[in-house]
Amino acid sequence: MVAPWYRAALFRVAGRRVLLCNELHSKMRGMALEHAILVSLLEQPGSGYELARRFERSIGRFWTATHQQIYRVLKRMETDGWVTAEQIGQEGRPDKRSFRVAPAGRSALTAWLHEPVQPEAIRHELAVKIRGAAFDGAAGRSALITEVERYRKTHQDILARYLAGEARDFPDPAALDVGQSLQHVVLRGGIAYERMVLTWLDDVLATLRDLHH
Amino acid sequence: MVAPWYRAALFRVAGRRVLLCNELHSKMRGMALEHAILVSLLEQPGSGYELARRFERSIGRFWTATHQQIYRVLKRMETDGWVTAEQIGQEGRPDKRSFRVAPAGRSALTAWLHEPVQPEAIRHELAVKIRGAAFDGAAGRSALITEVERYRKTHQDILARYLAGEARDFPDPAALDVGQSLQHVVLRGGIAYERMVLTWLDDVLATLRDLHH
DNA sequence: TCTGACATGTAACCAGTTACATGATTGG
DNA sequence: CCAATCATGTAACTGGTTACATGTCAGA
Repeated sequence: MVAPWYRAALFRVAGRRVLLCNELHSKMRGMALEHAILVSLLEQPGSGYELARRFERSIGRFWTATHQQIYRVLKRMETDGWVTAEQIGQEGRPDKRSFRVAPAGRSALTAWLHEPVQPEAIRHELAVKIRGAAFDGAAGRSALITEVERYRKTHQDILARYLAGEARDFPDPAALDVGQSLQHVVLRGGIAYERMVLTWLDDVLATLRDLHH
Repeated sequence: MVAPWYRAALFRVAGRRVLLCNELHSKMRGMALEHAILVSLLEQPGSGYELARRFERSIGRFWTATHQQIYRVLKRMETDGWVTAEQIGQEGRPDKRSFRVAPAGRSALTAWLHEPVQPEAIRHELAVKIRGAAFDGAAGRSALITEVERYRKTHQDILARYLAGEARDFPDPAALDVGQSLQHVVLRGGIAYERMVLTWLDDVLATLRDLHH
């Protein structure tokens, strides 16, 4: 079995099957952290630390990153000329290096934006655990109910945070500029996702309780 | 910035901050492919090739894996005694090695099932591209509309496949055993996800067209 | 005096991806 | 004869995680 796009590059040359992936697909690599950082820095220049906090909040819901990785990628982007740093001395706080996007970074982002969107790779551990619960006995499934309830609370908190953020940042949806409109529609995606998860978790809980008689 | 659980392990010892992660968290590593394979093999023993096809269909929606990785992990699981292989000679087809879960694998799975569910790491490239479209001009956003429409079709196809699979595999939801009930609720999660995505993509398209005047 | 927020890293490791490889059989 | 399906790999790479490290200042 091969991934769909991979299979598409299967050829036969003089009776032998060959793959010509580097020529055909070298430009089709999905995103790495770089592009998310570029978008974030275009919205607002900032330090590695500030980026890390943004990844905890807004962007991080669609692309996670730890501070360690952000600093490493930022360094590479700097040597590649995608971003430039400016040392900012602060009083009462450590100095910081504020990054902004350089022309080379902007064109790298534009190139990436025009590539086709890669299908999302979903990794949902809970779904695997639910199927695994079939092999864990009634006691295991009862423990899973407790765990799903806990897990549901975390998603309820996330939804509450999103809704509070929406009320705060987009109080008047009619009066938004382009960037804000796009940020708002992405946030609405997060809200829709969390609502869907909560509804599904209720379905999961009902199913597990039903199995329990 | 550190991940939440990481921060929780920050201590101060004799004025110095230290992390005691290996003691506290060594058992809290999330899932790797192993556990998804164990669940799949418990549901039905099979070869690496068969597993790869299952990952393309049902399980793969929640945990992707290529055949290369499956073979590698399967080998490790075999040397660890988590699975055992049986050589099966077939006529008209290559031989295959059919794997089934060994007691050690089953207890490894049980241990994992009782660990708390890790929060999902969502990676949604499209969301980043939508925010990036603010820096790509009107022409770029117009191209994005076309791309989102294409992308929407792929999700429509996935939903159609899910619904067909549901009608085929769960025609009578009242007469299911435990394993089937759990498989069904996971499939319903996939269906809910796809419906949510389609609704959101309509919202995205309306927003992009609105920006276009 | 201790905690928490601010601020920036290094190094080892590992999970997963990409590229490449081979060989048999069935069916159009 | 070609394509598709069945069947199983190796090797290089890279993105991301985990563990560990250091220092300042504000405020309880």
